[in-house]
Parts: sequence; structure tokens; C-alpha cells
Amino acid sequence: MTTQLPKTYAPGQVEAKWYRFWVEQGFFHADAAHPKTPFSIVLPPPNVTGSLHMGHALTLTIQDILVRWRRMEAYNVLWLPGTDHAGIATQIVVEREILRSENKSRHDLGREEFLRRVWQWKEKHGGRISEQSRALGASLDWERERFTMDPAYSRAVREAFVRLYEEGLIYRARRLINWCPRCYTALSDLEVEHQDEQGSLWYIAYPVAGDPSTRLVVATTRPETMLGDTGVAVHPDDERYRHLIGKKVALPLTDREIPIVGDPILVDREFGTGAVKVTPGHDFNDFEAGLRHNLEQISVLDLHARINENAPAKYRGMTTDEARQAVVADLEAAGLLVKVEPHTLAVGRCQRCDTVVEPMLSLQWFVKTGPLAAPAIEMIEAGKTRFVPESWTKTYMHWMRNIKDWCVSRQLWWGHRIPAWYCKDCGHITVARQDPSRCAKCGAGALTQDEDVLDTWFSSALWPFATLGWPGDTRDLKTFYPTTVMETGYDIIFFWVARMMMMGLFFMKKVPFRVVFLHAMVVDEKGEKMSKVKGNVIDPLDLCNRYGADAVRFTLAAMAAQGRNIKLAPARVEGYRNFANKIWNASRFTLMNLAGYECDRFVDAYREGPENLDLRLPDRWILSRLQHSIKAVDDALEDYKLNEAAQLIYRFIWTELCDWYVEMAKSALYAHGDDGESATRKRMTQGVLATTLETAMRLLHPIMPFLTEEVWQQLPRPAGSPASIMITAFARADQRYIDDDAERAMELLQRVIEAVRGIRADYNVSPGQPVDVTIQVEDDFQKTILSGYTAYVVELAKAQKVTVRRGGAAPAGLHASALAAGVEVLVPLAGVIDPAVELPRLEKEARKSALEVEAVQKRLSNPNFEVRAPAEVVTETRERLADAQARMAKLSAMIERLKHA
RNA sequence: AGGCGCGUAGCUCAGUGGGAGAGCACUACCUUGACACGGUAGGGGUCGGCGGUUCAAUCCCGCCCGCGCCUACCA
Repeated sequence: MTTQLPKTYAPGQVEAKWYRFWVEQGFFHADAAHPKTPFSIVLPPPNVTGSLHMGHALTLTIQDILVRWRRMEAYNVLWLPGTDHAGIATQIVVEREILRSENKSRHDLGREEFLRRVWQWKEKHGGRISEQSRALGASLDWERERFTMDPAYSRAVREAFVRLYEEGLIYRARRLINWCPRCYTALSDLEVEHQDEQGSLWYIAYPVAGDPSTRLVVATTRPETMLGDTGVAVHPDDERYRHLIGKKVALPLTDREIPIVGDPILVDREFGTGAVKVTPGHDFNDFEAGLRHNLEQISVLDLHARINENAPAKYRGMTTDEARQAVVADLEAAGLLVKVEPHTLAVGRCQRCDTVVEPMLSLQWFVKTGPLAAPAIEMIEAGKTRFVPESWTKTYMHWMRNIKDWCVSRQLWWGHRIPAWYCKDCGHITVARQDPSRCAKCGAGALTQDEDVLDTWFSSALWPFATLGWPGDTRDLKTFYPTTVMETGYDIIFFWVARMMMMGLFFMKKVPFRVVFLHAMVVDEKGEKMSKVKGNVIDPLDLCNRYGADAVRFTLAAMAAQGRNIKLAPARVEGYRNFANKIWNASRFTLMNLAGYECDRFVDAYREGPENLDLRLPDRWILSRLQHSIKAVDDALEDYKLNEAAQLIYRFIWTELCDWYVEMAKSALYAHGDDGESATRKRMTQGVLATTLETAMRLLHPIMPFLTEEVWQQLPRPAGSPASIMITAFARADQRYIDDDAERAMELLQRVIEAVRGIRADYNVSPGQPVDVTIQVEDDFQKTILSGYTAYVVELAKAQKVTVRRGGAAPAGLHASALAAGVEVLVPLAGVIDPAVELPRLEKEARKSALEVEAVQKRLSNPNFEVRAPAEVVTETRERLADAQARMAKLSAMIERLKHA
């Protein structure tokens, strides 16, 4: 039997083929009525405007690994996909497009037409990211794909708003909010990004009213806002200013007089002059201080962040920058500018467009968060939901405990319109599930709906249950809520995770998920955030094309250690591409050597247990190693340590299976003899090789779904196997195949083989030239193993005659020698033994042993050691000393022999 | 200001209260009948610094230095 498999694995066609197959077979689809234990994850919905970036690739990979693994473990798995309408982001994209193609603004089109265009855009491009997700092999239940503006989802959003309003948890108020003059909308605190920028601190003198010779000097970073000052605050205990409290100052550049107040909260006596101008209309602290002292709130900026009519005429229409220059110049001219100092300050910028955000007085809708946060705190404390890594609990708690009310109205068009209607006659606000035709209070018909839409995150907060049919009482909801795991990036822990907790608990009375698994951010090789501006973006689809989706997935899994940012290096992906190729070739080798193999027969016997098989050392060893690997991989996955799982599989397949077992299997597989003995050996080897590979494929499938499916489909399978590896049972460790004796024996054999190879390398013995090997052993175990398996030394170390001796004098003549796991390995190399080669190697070994003897002796010489240390540690340490001493003795004997030969 | 995290081989990173690891890179040899996207052998580290706890610290604790992130109302 021959195989036509190419020498190099080509992922391209393989991936497309199997993905199509999986979808066609319906393997991704969850059945809510199925009795198996549910395991559910809702995919964090990417923006409809999005295209796949590394962050998506990471989240998809991690979730798909969990999902495929649990599916193979026979859970009833739901992984639900969808996209988010992403209010501001989408509106910006479409606005820009319309501006470019038609040179029109959204206002030129009007609300209705603009929304029609956005929908049009969504229909055309909105499916892109879902499409791209398929390339990574994501086993999402596409039949359940959701969009946050689907009619059903929109009903859920409206229901949520109305219920919160009815419970008094949503209210409308005139407050200071963050305003983006570019996006022309209110923002929540979270949508403002603060960055330190270099600015100045201006010291301005305010003359005391009625006493112009006395001047109160204030310090400010925003001199232009002085036009809206309505007070000056000093610390009530400050001897310098206490006498001024209650008096007034004449506000320069205006004709207003404003009070001097004492405020211990706002004022830090150490900062600046200890006197602060108070501008309740343009600063959050000042707003609070203003409330404490009943100061007037004056807004001197319009919504485009230009000076408005509340300021002196000469400044009207200026931008904040222009106004700043003008105000500073005028103050200086008036002799009121005392000094200017350089000063760094945190400037708030719009998350979406980077424009400087202005605190602005405005009438907006708010969610009262206190009552919602309380249970969201309690449930974490009670362990109903836990964070992985656990350290995020603290971050979450801190934010939740200091939460402020959430401004949820946005002055945008794209989004869920706020279901509130205002009565022209009586001013009553009607908030309703169905569009009302008349005022709920006075019955008048003249109603106008609120123009604003809701923050996108308001609708996202409902994702874990709105996607499952809420507010309906659906089967999906019953089966899959609470979801099992919420896997997402730590950057949206407040934006999203915290809000889902609040909303899930409020509406469902149960936590939305049992585990919050937070992954790190993917950054470039240098550790910098990927951005189009920097040009350091790595496109996951490009990587998939070059190296295969499996290699990309494996890289992400292997690097996704909990806690640290992931510096993605393409060289790493290439390394795992090589790993895929290694597996491919191990599979080729296996398939090339299965002639005459009867799968059912072997697998039946294998299931019965090892006593039904005629296994030799390498077989027993690899099967034992396999069981350990399975257990370790399973444990790692249970603990969400995907990198550990990946590493374990990598080592098992490459180092143990390929480097050792496959090499040792060759003699049995290539044997031509048709006697019973060699035929049995061949069958056993075929069986162990095929079974180990098949099991390893199942172990690896969650991480590398495509390659494992391709290989698995080609491997012989017992009758009645499922149609796909993805619906087989995940590998389970079988205790019966754990074989400590075999592992110890192999260890010895491996060290001896390596010792011979080392000698060959040192003397540059060409591979074609066999060498004789003498192995000097010390006990029966060593003797039995090494004389029983000399054939492997012959094959793997290219030896010719292998002699195993116990005791007696060293063989005559010059030998190259090495110490391996307690046995002495001697290779006579007539005429070429060079002490200059030999001595350094042996001396180096001897030095290492000497250092160890010293270290261990030191430990043992401490009288407290034996008393305090656990008994097994003491025993172990004594053994180590004996080993090291024996090693040293042997090495010095070898060195002496060499010197005197 | 507070919180969190990081500092281990040239690079990127695992890891553990008791004998320092991987991948890549590097050196030497090898077209051996799965694989050169390969094989074999090898070089390379005071585990950031100082102190403490312990029989024993790279690991636990404290301080310091350096780096990063998050939260925060110092004008």
C-alpha cells in the first residue's frame, strides 16, 4: 500500500473543504432540547463595520478551542455568533463614505434617508467579519447568528429600557456630561480616553470687588473657561484667604462679580496659589462645588465647542484655542496675568475620533447604576461568577464599588431610538413598549419622540440573554442561560462585562455567565499596540494564507499565557507551520507503513487492555507517555491554560512520538521476515503507531481542527467511527497503559543512545561509519534493559557491535567515553582518540558533578535540614549526593585512564 | 495619587519552595528509505537590585530600580 500524500502539508484546500463539510453536516448547530449538560458561550459581537484583526483571531481561537474540546467531551455546546451595530463607529464610517461619494452630510440626507443608507451599507458589508471568522475554523452556530438591531433584539432593548424606567432606574436630567463636539454627541465616562499632555498653568489675578488693590490669584490650565466662572474657592482653613470668604471678586474681562467661597473638598492648599476659579459649566469638580455653594452654572461654549452668547461679544464664535489666546492676551494687557508655568495635564479625548471632549451642561438620559451594581458585586463575592485570571476580580470590584450613573443617550441617528415621547401640551414624558398615539397623562395627541438613540453598550449589555430570545420565555434561554463562559479582552471589562452582570442580574435574576475568561491584548513584536497609523498591523487572514489557519491558531494558543500581552512574531507562526508539517509527515510515514494492518482487530484488543497485546518497550513507553500527556492536556484545559495544553501536545508529538517512537518503530515496520515473531512485531507497531497518532489528533483537534481532521480521515478507523473527528470523544487517559518501568527503561536507553551520538559528533564520525560500543553497567536492571534492547543502540546510534558488561576491568585500548544515566559508554576509535577532545568534555562533566556534590553536601551538613525537611526530601537529597559522588568517581577514573593510556 | 502586571539564554516567552526550560536565532556535522517547514550534537543564564521569612528562595514577604497598563476631580 502506498500513499499519494504530498511531502509538504498544503493547508489551503484542506481548510475550505472541511469547513464546508462541518457546516453541511450541521456539527456546529446546538439543539436546545438535547439532554446533555449544556456548555454555552456567546461570542462577543464584533462591530459590523469591523474586519478581522488579531484581537478577533485570538478571541475566536480561544473560544473555539474551549468549544471544540467541550463538544468532544459530550457537552451540549452552543457557541452563538453575531455582530454589534456599533453606533458611533458605524455612523462615522457611513458618513465618511457619503461625504466622499456624494459630498453630502447626513443632515443633507435627513434622518430617514441616512438610516436607509446605513442599512444598505450593513447589508452589503456587514457580513464581512462573520465571513472572515470562518477562515479560522470557528465552529459557530451560524443558524443562531444575531445582530443587535434585529427586530427581535430591538424589542428586547426597548423592553429593557421601559422596565428600567418603570423601576426608576432610568431618568432624564440636566447634568454635566462629556460632549464630543466632532461626533456631536454625549459620551459616557468610559468613552473618554485620558492622556497626559504638555500644557501650561496660568496664574491670573482676580481683583477683590470694592478693593481693587487686593487681588486673589488663581491658577488654571484652561484660562478661556474663566469667562464662565461663577465663583472662586479657597480652603476655609487657609490663613491667607480666610478673611476673603463671603466677599466677591470682579471677574476680569466681564462685568460680573462672583463670590469667594470656602471649600475644603475642591481646594488643595498646596497646589498653585491655593485659590481656584470655579466654573460649574465646564468642569466636573467645579460642577460639584457649584452645587455645594449654589453657584450659577454658565455655559460659555456651544455644542461645537465655540464661545457662545454667554460670553462677552468679542470672544463669540472663537474656538477654545482661539479664545484661550485672546483671553490670555487681554489679561496680560490688563496686567492681570501673573505668570505662566509649564504643566502636564490629563486631556480627555473622544475614543472614536480623538477630538478633545468638553464637559458640557446637557439634558440627557441616565441609568441609575447603584441598585444595579449591588447584586453585581454580591454575586462575585458569592462566587457565582469567577474571573480567570482571578486577579481581575479586584479591578472589577473597584470599578463597581465606585460606579457612577451612566449617561446612555447619544445624539446620533444610528442605534436604538429612545422610546420616550414628549407631550406638547402638558410636557409629560411617555415611555412605552408600543409607540403611543397620545399622552399617557393628558391624553393629547401632540407627541414627539425623543430624537436620541441609546449607547451601543446599552444593547450589548443584554447580549447573553437577548440573543437567546428574551423577553420571550424560550427553550434556548432555559437551556443555555446562564452561559458557561464569557471570553473576552480585559479592555472591555467595564464597558461590557460589568454591564452584562448588572443587566443579566436585573432582568434574569441570574448571573449571565459562570466564568469570565479574560485574554490579553495582541501587540506587535516590539510590544506596541497595532494600529493602522503605525503601520504595524498584522492581518490574521494574511497569516492564515501564508502558514495555514491551524498554525495561526496554535501560535495564539501557545502565546496566550494568562496575564501578559501577546507579542506576535511571524517567526513563531512559521515555527508552528513547521509543526503542522511535522505532523503531516509523521502521518505520511504511518500511512506508508500500514500494509496488512487490521484496525478493528487491534483496537478491540487495545480496548481490552495491555495484557491482550504483545507490546515491546517502545510501545509500552509511548502509550504510557500518551496517557500522561492526555491527562496533563485535559487538566490544562480545565484550568484555562491553553498555552500549557499547546506546549504539552507539541512536545509529545514532536519529541516523543516523532523523535523517538517513530525512529524505533522503523526496524519493526521495515522488517521483511515473515516468521511469526516479526509479523507480530509489525502488527503491534502498526497498531500502536496508528492508535497513538489517532489519539494525538483528537487531543490536538481543538487547537488545530483542519489538519487533524485531514489526517484523521485518512487514518484507519474501527467500524462505526463517527463521520468527523470533531464529533469523536476527546482523548481520555487510560490508567492501564501507564507504565513506570517502561519509562525508566526508556530513559536509560535514550541516555545511552545520546551518549554514543555525542561521542560520534565529537569525533566527527561520519554517519555511514558504524562504531563498536561497550556499555559498562552496574546493576541487573541496567543489564537487562541494555542487553535486551541493543538493537535500538545499533539503529539509533549507528552502532555495530554492542557489548554490555557488568563489572570487571575496563576494556583494553583507547576509548572515547561518556557517562550516561549511571552507565559508562565506551567507544573504541582506533587511532583517532585524542585526549584534547576527550579531556575537556569529561572534565566539564566532572566539574558539573563536583559542583553538585558541593551543593548537596552543604545542604546535608546543615543540622536543621534533617530535622525540618520532609523525610522524602532528605532521602532524595542523600541519593542525589551518592549519585553525584559516584558520577565523580567514575569520571575521574575515566580521566585518569585517558591521561595514562 | 491609587491599583494591577512585568523584569528568567542574543530575541520572544514558559515555569516551580528542594537538581534552571521551550521556540527562534547561533555553532558543527548530516541530501539516513515521513519530513531540509528536516535530523544529530552543542554553546549560551549572578532567574532586575538589596534585605527578610525558611532547614532550603528564581519562586513567599518588604523595600528599591526600570518598564507597561488601568482607574482617579489635583485647578
